[in-house]
Amino acid sequence: MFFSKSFGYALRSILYVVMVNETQPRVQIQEVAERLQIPKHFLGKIMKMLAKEKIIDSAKGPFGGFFVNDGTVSTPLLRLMELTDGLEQFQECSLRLKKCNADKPCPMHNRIVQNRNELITMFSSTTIGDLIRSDDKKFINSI
Amino acid sequence: MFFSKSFGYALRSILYVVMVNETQPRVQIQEVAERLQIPKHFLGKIMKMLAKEKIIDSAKGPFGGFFVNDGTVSTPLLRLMELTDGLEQFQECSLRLKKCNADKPCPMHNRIVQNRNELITMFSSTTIGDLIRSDDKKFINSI
DNA sequence: TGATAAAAGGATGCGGACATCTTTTATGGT
DNA sequence: ACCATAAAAGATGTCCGCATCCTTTTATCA
Repeated sequence: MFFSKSFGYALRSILYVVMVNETQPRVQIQEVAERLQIPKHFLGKIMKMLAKEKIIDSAKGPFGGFFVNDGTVSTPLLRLMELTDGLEQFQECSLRLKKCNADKPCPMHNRIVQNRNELITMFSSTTIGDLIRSDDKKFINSI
Repeated sequence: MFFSKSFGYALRSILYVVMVNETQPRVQIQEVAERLQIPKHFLGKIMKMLAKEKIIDSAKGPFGGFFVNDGTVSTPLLRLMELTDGLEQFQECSLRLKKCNADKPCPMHNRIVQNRNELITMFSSTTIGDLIRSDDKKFINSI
């Protein structure tokens, strides 16, 4: 439930790059894919997108790879979600009724909206950096 | 976000059958599909499944159709979710990590688990009947 | 300047959710 | 017995998330 594989892959690969960059200037797709058990070519697409969107930086050629930039650790999870899954899912009616809204709620609306808002708040206020600080350094074994 | 189309179709069609059954002994797929704007043949599969699982009853032939049974209104939403989407989604790690659990949580685990449990509680404790009582009788315009 | 390394980009394939259409089976009315 | 009706069942089709593979571009170094 909840998030696409792309979101999970994106989040975990960013976390990995941030961690490894503390001791190593570049990280290559190959390494990330092997370490995190993510299909290499698919991960390539995702990390390329993350670089294009300036969540991380990249360099081609020998000794190239991916690395953090000034904004990486302060990226909110909601921004990641926007890039991988889109934010519409947070807005639209859980029964996908076009007409459902706070004034004319469907039977599920008021049972869902609070829970959903809590999730949005968490995604807005939590950053990549928060996730890393949240855990000890054996952390890398859990991504 | 969150629920399959099948879940929405199933829930709405059950609500419709319960409502209409107050004044009419049988409801046909054709009517449900038109009224709720659901693809007819796809709805047929879903309602057939609901009948097989005894959430509602059905009768073939002239004057046949679908109708409520003794258990219909007391069906918890979680049971519906189980039938349409499965319950695994509520259990598995939001990053889909096999090893993630309360003892060795991934960075997202503790940020998700409470929110998710609230959702499970709501789905367990809310029944079809609750959804109908929750609204006034213009309700049918919102499904 | 040529060889090599690594990301960027494009083409293709697969499986499952969603959707459509046709055939079969059961049932009540004549 | 026969016919009309409506659900059950099955065959087929579409689209998208996910995945794989191949080619191109860019950078580094000898």
